[in-house]
Amino acid sequence: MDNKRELFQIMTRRFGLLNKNCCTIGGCDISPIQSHILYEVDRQHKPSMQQIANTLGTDITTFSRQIQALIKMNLLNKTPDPSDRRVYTLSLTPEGKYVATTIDKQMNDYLDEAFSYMSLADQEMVLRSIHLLNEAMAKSDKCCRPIMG
Amino acid sequence: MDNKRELFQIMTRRFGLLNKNCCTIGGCDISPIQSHILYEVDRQHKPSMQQIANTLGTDITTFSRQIQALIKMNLLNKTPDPSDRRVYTLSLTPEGKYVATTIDKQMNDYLDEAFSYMSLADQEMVLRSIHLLNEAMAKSDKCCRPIMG
DNA sequence: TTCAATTAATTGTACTTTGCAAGTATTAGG
DNA sequence: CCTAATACTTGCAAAGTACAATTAATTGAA
Repeated sequence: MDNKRELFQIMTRRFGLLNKNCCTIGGCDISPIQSHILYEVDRQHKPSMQQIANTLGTDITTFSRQIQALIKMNLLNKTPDPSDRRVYTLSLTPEGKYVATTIDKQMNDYLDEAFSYMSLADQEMVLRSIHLLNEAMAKSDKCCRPIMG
Repeated sequence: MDNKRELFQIMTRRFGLLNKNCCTIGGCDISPIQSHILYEVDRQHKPSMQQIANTLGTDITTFSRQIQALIKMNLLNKTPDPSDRRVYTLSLTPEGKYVATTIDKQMNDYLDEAFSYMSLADQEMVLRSIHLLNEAMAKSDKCCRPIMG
């Protein structure tokens, strides 16, 4: 129980695999990165491209091309911000919303299944723990930041 | 507290970023995947290539090339298995061991820093929780498996 | 007001990563 | 033996990545 890194390494590997294998909806294959993008666009209110790219820690040039791909797949809208014409705000198309919702549901189903192997009390504890962990990591400035020095 | 996926999405993103930014030792840059490989080779006893590739869920062809890169960087040894000449077993060179140990230390330092924002009781709880979670995911057959249907 | 500095986003280019298909070599099983 | 299965490698093409440079718009200080 002493080596934190071991615990986290294995946990994050499992979720990486989960992300990898959870993203074929209808005809289209969604890569993990694209899934993350859809997720964040759904969560944030009319985000700009920079905003999402920073959140996800991707280079803006790579991000720009990912956005182009998602627009071509008809999952995303890019609209010029009237108050600052350098900025484009992102939003989900109805199809994009559907895909995002479906992925969300799939992920939750998978997680529910995994959680079913724990007692209710443990389930509670685990969720509370991850919540605490996320808060702690948000406070940290050396570790786990969207943008690192 | 209801949406599991949200909690996990954010947590895993942070650790993804941590992995991304934690791997420059001495002269050489280690990619997250390579760091995972070194970690697993260190952990398992004289593993074969297939073994590690399966553990990490990477295609064996991609994996083969990653191994070549790590050998070129002098971090890994690939020795033929005398009992089955199709098989190669992997082991760390002294340099590889050093790199693996250093990454481990860095990761633990980062995690310790994040944990320092929690009470000792919470730290305990979080570690216990992740442990439970890993066990639950290992039991699951739909979710989070090294190899998925 | 004006113009240099900053910011948001895109494009050119080059490099890396990835995985399928195909191939080699070895072992296992009928 | 000889077919099937396994471990690993290489060819190739597609996708992802990021640095450098560019465009366009905004900010701010002289």
